Amino acid sequence: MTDPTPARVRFAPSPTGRFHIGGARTALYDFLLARQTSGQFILRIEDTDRKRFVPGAEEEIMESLHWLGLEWDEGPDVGGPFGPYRQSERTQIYQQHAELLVERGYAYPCFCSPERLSQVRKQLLKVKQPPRYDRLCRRLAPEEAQARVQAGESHVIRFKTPRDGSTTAVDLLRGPITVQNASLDDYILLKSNGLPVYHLAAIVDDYLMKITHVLRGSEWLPTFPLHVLIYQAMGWDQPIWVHLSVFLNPSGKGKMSKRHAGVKAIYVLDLKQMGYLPEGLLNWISLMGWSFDDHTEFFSIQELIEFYSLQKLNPSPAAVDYKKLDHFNGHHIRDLPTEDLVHRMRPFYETAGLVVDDAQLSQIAPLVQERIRTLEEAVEISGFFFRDTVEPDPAQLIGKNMTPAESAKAIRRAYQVIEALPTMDVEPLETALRFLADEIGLKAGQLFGILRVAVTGQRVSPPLIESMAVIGKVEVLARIERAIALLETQAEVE
RNA sequence: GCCCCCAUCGUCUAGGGGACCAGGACGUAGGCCUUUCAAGCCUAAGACCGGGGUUCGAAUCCCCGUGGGGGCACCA
Repeated sequence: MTDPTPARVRFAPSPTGRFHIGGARTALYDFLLARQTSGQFILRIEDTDRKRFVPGAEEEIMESLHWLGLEWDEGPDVGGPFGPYRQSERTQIYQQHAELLVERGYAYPCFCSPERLSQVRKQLLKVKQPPRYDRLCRRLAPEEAQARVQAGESHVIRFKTPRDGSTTAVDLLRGPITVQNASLDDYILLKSNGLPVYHLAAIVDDYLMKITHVLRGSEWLPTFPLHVLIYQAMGWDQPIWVHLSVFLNPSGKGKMSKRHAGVKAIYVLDLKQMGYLPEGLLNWISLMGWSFDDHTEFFSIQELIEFYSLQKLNPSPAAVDYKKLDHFNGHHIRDLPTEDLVHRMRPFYETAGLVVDDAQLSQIAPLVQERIRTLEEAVEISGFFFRDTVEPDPAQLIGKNMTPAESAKAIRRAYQVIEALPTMDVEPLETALRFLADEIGLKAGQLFGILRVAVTGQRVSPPLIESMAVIGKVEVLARIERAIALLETQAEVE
């Protein structure tokens, strides 16, 4: 819509931990741009750091993305014309490019030990200088350096950052960002183990994979100029750069973290388990840093694809608001066709140890649909349908402004009325019970209140009459009978 | 310490010089509806960080403060 040229965008997570909503938002924005322009959404795994590698992390990323419906066109598992898509399988490519930079005089081998490096940093910090490399090896004659490399001496490859002048990097949301080159370090490009660092790997891959738009977190802003310098050294055209703002804790203080999320989860798979819908989660996430207009808030995936626009991105940090997630999720639950809701609720009942079948669930779904915000809540509010017995709190069985004896008497009459009914059809049942209430001088609410607790075991429940119809006459009568007993026991105590 | 980014209701945001006594949403409060709870509908309270400019006119542009965030690893 905004850009007719097919975009090639990549989501490039590191398998270093669990997959959270920040990553999900970046992936969503990538996906939307690709779909909107009929381009490609690429999944690339940035696993160049062996030390931080977490087994299973890559699988969680993929599982989360699948669940969210953010399917990629190229990736480690599905392949593609620019593979491999796992950086650990592309080591040679990075080494070749690092060598190229050295040959051209844009990079140099550095033989300094990690110990010396931290020594230098400590020293600089002491005199209140930025902790950087002192560029000792940059002064080495190329021939000498080359010889030492040939001799097998351990070394890294560093970028030869210009000493003076400035570099301007252009971010789509922020415009040109200019920094003095003197404030930049001679960053390491290739580690001594031969593996690349992000700065090299990401740039090389983005170029080789013909990425048109780079969407990434704003934590890359400080090294953004370095990335531009590498592009310039390589003689490559830059992609469009978009730095997304970070998510803040609900308090608005500090970057979103597990510790501060409280009872709510920040991991996609946890949210799934809590009963959130992909639709609800995506809708919520999409609006954290992006907007469509001044009043439209509910979007389906299709609508997001249609309406998404990089121009409407907001560069300021956003605090996560779980209340809003509940709101969006509730809306999307209400939006679901009943059969779809049944299908999605089912696993939650099973997890709770309840035996359900789709026919029952189909009757219950409409009763709970407009009063739940998560699928998990469906179990809380309607578990009584599937339990053999309910355990009402005797105190709650007492009708409003009534005594236990009066309450018992009232539902004893209700028992008789229901028993005499040929069916449990909603309309005649409601008519009969309302008539009864009138006859014995009660408000419908009083009678219904007692019956509600008797039948559902809860003070709050789905609509009573409909619920009784689903439960069935035999079971309803059994539950009322038990409630009568409980009430009479109380009456005797008095 | 240095570098970079950001700044509208509690929160997410609309706003890109006059259409703004600043709009929407979540949340909050009250009401309607109602067999409970929701949902739905209505109403209310609630913000342009401060100071200088520029301009006939600034939430919108510039500068300085302040505040918040991010970064300164052979991590990404």
